[in-house]
Amino acid sequence: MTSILTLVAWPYANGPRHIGHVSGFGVPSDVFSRYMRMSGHDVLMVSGTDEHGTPISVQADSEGVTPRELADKYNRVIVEDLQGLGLSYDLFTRTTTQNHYRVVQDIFTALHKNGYVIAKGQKSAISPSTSRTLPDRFIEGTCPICGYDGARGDQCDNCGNQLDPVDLINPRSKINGETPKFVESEQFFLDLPAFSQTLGTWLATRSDWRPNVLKFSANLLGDLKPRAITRDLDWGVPIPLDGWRDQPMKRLYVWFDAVIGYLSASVEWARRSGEADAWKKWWLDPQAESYYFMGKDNIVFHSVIWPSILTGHNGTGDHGGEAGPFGRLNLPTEVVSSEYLTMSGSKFSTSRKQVIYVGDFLKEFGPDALRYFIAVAGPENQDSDFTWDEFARRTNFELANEWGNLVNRSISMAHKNVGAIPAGAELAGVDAELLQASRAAFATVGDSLRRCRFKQAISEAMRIAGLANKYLSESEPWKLKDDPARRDTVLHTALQVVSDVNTLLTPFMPHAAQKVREALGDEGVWAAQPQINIVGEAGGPDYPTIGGNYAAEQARWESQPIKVGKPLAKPSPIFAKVDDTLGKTGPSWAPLEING
RNA sequence: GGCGGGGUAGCUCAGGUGGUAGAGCAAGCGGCUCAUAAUCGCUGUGUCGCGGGUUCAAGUCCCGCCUCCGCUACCA
Repeated sequence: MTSILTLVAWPYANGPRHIGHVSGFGVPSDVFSRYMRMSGHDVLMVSGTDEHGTPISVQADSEGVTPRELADKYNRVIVEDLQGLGLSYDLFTRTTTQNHYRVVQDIFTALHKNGYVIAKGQKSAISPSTSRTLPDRFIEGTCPICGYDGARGDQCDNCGNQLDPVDLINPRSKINGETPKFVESEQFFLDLPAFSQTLGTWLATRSDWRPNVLKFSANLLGDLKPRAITRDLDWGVPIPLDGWRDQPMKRLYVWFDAVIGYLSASVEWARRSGEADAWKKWWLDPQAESYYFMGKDNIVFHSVIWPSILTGHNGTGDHGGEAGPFGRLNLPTEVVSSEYLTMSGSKFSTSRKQVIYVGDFLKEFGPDALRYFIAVAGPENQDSDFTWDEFARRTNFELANEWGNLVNRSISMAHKNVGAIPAGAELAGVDAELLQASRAAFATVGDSLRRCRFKQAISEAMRIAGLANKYLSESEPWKLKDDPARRDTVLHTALQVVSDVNTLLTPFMPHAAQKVREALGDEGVWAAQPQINIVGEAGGPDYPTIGGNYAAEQARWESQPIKVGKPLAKPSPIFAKVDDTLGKTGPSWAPLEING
C-alpha cells in the first residue's frame, strides 16, 4: 500500500468552467484516484478554486461586485459542477481561506529566510484609475518592430516577437482604454536560477513522464530568470514582512499562492479530519507518491515553479538553508499534463461563445457520458476535437449499444429464465477463455491506469465487453431451453464477465457502475460519490467544499465472484441514448451554426 | 522568433525500444432474435506530408523542407 497524493489543478473562479477544463485536470485525476483507491492505496486528492489575481478583480469591476463576491459566486458554480461530475476530492476548497493565507505566508517566510526571495525594483505598468499592476496581456499598442497596431504587451501576434510593454507605441489598457503608467516599484523575486541545478538533477530522474512535459520542462531549466512573485494589487495574500504586510497595494502574485494551495488544502483536510498532522504521510514520507494533473498551459508552474518553491522551502537549492516549518516536502512524482480539447477544430472561446459549459452539459447528458468521452477521445497526448457528432456516436454506439446493451441482455435473460443469478456447471472451452480474458484485463488495464494511459486502459476494458457480446452470439443461450444446465452456465459466465467489465470501468464511469452493481443484485455503495459540505473557519465566512467517504466504498480492483442465487429484477437501460440529430444540430443551449 | 505536438484507409484515430501496414465509424452482404431496431460474421481501400540519409530491413532512427495545431512563464 502506497500513499498516493493526487493534486488537481485549481480552476480559476472568474467564470464557469467548460468541458475543456475538466478534460485536462478533472476526469484524468479522478479516474486515476479511483483506480488507486480500488487497488488498495491510500489516496489523498485535493484542489480548490483559485480566486486571486487581476482577472478576478477586472471581472468583479465589470460585474459591479467585489472580488470576494465574484469569487463566492463562481466558487459555488464550480463546486457544483465538479461534484456533479463525480470528481472524488477528499477536499476541494478555495484560496481565500484563512488557512491558505497562513500556509502561503509561512512558505514565503521560509523562502525569505533561506535567501531565495529577494526584493528589487522593477518597472511595471500600473493602471492609473485603479493603481493596480496591469498584466502585460492586458496592454495593447503598436508593435515597435513591425508597426502592427494590435500587439499585446508581451508579444506581437503579427510578427511573433516577444515584447516588453514599455516599448509599445501608444500603449493602452485593454480593460478600459486608458494609458498605463510605467513606474518603478519594489517587488519580491523568486530566485529561480538558484534551483536550476537541484531541479536539473531531479528532472533527470523523471524519465517516465509524458515526453512533452519532460522536454518542455528541461528546456525551461536552461534559461531561468528570477521571477516576480508580488504585484501592486489589493486582491491577494498580504506579504508577511514588516514594512510590507500593511501596504494596501502589495500582494503575493496569484500563481505563487495558487500552487501552494496543494499544500494548504492538504493541511486543511487533515485538520478537518480531526488529525492535524495527517497530511504529513503524503508530503514528508519519501515513499509517498504525488501526481499533478493539469492542462498543458500550466506545465511551467508544476514542473519548475512549484518544485522551486518546495526546494527553497526545504533549503536544498544553491543557497542551502534549513527546512521550513513544514519539513522536507516531497517534489512531484509525476506531472501529468493533458493537451487541449478543441471544439469543432478550434479553441474554446468564451468571448466568441464557442464554449460548452460543464453545468449545461451535465444537466442534459449526465456525468458518465462526458467522462467516457474524455477518457476515450480526450486530449491525452495531443489536442483532440470535440464534436457533437462524435459525442453522439460514442454515447449511442459504444456506451449504450455495446456496453449498456450487454448488461441489459445478460441480466434480462437470466431474469426471464432463472429469476436469479444462475449457477454455472462445468465450463466449456469458450467459457473459460472468456473468463480468462476478463480476469487478465485487471492486470493490463490496471497497468495502463497506473501509467496514466487512460485511452489505452478504457479501450482494453471495452474490448472485453465486445468479447462478451461475441460470446453470447456464438453460445446462443436463448436456444438452450432443452439444456438448462448449459444455458445457465453460459448466463453465469456472461454475468460474471459483465461484473468484471463493470469493475474495470468503475474508475471511468462510477455512477453507471453503481447502477450495474445494483442491477446485479448487489447492495450498498460500490463507487462512492463526492458530497458538498458547507464548512466554517475561525475568522472567516462559511464556504462550500467537496469531500466524501471513499474508504467506505466496496469497489476493489479484482474479479469478484457473482452471487449465485441472488434474485434479479427486469433491468432497465443503464445509458440513455442521445437524439441522433444532436450531431447535426447541437443541443438547444449550444446550437451548431447551420452554414458555419 | 523559440519550443512542443500532429500530418497513417472517405471520417476519427492506434501503431514506446525499426522486422511483410491496424481498429472503430461509414458502405455492402449474410446470420441471429436474448437485448436499448440491440448483436455476431464476412467484404474493400492506403506512394504511412515531401525530399534525402543510416540499415539486410524505416510509419518507426537521422537531416532538410512543407503544412496544421498549441505553448511561450502577467488569460487560465
